[in-house]
Amino acid sequence: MENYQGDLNDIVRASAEPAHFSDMVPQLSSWQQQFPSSDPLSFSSSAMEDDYSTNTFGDPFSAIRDPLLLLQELNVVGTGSSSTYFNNSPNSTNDHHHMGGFDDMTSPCNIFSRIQISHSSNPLPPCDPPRMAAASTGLGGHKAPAVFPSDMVNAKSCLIDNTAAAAASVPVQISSPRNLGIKRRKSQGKKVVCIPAPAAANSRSSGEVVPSDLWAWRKYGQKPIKGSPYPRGYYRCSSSKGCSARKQVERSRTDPNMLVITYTSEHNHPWPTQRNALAGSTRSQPSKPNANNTGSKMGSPSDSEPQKTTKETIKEETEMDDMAKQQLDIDEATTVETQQQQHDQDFFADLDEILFDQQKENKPMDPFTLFDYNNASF
DNA sequence: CGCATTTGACCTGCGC
DNA sequence: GCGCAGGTCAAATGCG
Repeated sequence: MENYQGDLNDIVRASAEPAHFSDMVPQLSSWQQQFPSSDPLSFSSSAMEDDYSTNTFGDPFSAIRDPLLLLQELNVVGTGSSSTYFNNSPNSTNDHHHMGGFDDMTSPCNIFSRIQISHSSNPLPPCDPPRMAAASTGLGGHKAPAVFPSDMVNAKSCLIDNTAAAAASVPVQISSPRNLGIKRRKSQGKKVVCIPAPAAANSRSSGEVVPSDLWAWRKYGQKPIKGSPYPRGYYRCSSSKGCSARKQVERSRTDPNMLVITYTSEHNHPWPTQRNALAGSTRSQPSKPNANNTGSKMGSPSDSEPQKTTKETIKEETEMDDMAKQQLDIDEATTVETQQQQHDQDFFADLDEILFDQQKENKPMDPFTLFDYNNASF
């Protein structure tokens, strides 16, 4: 619990100051003009000059701020119940129209709207509703909701920016650093991205969920994290040998449906340009779901059921006649899960493909289109 | 055979 | 300086 407090302290530092989002609105409304370059790397550096120009780690999401956050900051989205955030009704009192096409973004199923990005020296997950609520209050000159609907805060991203907080001198820090109870490495530039965990897409045998992005990542470690039931996976970029880019992937402690990805160091090479490089940043999971899911040891979630050979599987099946019915039940459940996996897998594959095609055709990136999860065709 | 993953050991930063 | 916990390394293992 002390770690939780520490996280709270880390996360609840601030939100963007007024000067930031007043700048952001025109940037968003003219998004297309902001990305005239065909160089994907410039995508991350050109758009959000205020906070995101210096340390984008080459992440395709790095320059994206959730429009919903801006809406919150502008106090144009509902402040009462969560329903107002997801209400696309024309009768809604919330003035969305001037944000041009953001109505789609209000859908809770829109993956883009749920991506949370934070620039922080504290690589901690900004996914905790109470933290968000606390962070969103007391912003100078902006009437913040007294209480954030937790599901909204969860589903709609909030960006926590320590730099912005420092610049704005917004006194939202709620506890002393000495109370953190959390150890930190030497301060280094890190960027935290919070995304909804694809059901089990790209998951491996461990059940670990690894959303694909355009980079090729190679896992080099996994550690149990104190205070969290979920381990943290450590990945380094395998697209290029000398690349020092790393990322950490873990589930949010407070919302297991959210994945917290912490990017460290920058890629020293452009996006992978070959289709091969884009295909599968991680080893694909076995196509045949294995229902034998026992024997997980916490901490080293080699929750991984060891992948069995066909021979072993057959042997087990013959020995486990009495478990046939149970197996059937498991298979049934697995089928449902597999369908969801396939859906999510298709989505990320689709996303990769779109990004790849746009890059190839030198077309400007349109993240609003890219991440319209609702309208994505699979 | 090459590459990715797993996992225990080791290293290192940080608080006390 | 010590201990804890996060981060990294590297050998073992598995898969295509």
